[in-house]
Amino acid sequence: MKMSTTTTRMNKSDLKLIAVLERTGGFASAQELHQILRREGDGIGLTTVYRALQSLVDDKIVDLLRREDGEAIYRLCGDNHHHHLVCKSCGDTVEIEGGAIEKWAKTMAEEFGFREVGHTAEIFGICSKC
Amino acid sequence: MKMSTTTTRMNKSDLKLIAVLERTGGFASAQELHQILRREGDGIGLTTVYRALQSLVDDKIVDLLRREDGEAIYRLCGDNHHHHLVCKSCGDTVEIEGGAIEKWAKTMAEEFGFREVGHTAEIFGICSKC
DNA sequence: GTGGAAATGATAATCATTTCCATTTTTGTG
DNA sequence: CACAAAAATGGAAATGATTATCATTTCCAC
Repeated sequence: MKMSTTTTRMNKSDLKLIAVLERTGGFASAQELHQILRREGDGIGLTTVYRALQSLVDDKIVDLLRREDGEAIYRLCGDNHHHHLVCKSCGDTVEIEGGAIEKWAKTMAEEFGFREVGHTAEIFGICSKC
Repeated sequence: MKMSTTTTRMNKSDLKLIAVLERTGGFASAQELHQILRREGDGIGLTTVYRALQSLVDDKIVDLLRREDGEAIYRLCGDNHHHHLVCKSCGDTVEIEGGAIEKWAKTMAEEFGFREVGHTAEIFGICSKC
């Protein structure tokens, strides 16, 4: 009998990206992640970085959100669904619980007969330090 | 004595954009707004559309947010704040109230000492027709 | 009308992201 | 090991939104 081959596929590039994201901690754009890897001597291509990030997002291993200028930024996410409170000025981010949102989304969707419901919600403002 | 010349500057293009945004009601990207104006026979240039939108955003007459793909979308800001329930399949959109969200966003932001707070929240799923 | 400032819009430049495609690496199998 | 098929890779070109340039036009005060 074979070992399960249907667990999440994870190739070298995916692992590299995860490693960098773990190390850096916060959010980073694809370009930044690419530069970091290059600086460390890894010859990984930009294309591969984008590909890896996309597959990690698909597998819900990485969170994708947007800077104010629209650039995509990525971060490792825990397995618990959460939302973000983002500082418009310094980019600092706080993970917050969204119990109220979950309920709201569910209620609204049901009311209008929607199925397979998901939602996004972000709060942004200026943090106390800025 | 002169009339106040220091009130918000508002040129023809600005007014055109405001008019379209009023008429369409929801969100629209710069490109879409440009197309609408063109379709209506207005020869306005894309550059001018971007310029006008930017100045309206600066003057806090228009809100800027982002689609999921990062494209900038604009809407008149004011007290008609609402959220959307979007069908992933047919794109149909329902405007909904977000009372719970407003409260949630406010509470969370205060808890972490954020100022000048805004938020985005969208629900997506598959509508009853699809 | 005249001159200068503001507005306009076509075109080119920029920048993140995707697409293409040829090449390399990995993997499964005998 | 050898070999073929599949997956991964990365460079270059394409895309698409947004911004910068710059020559021309419109506005207005005098």
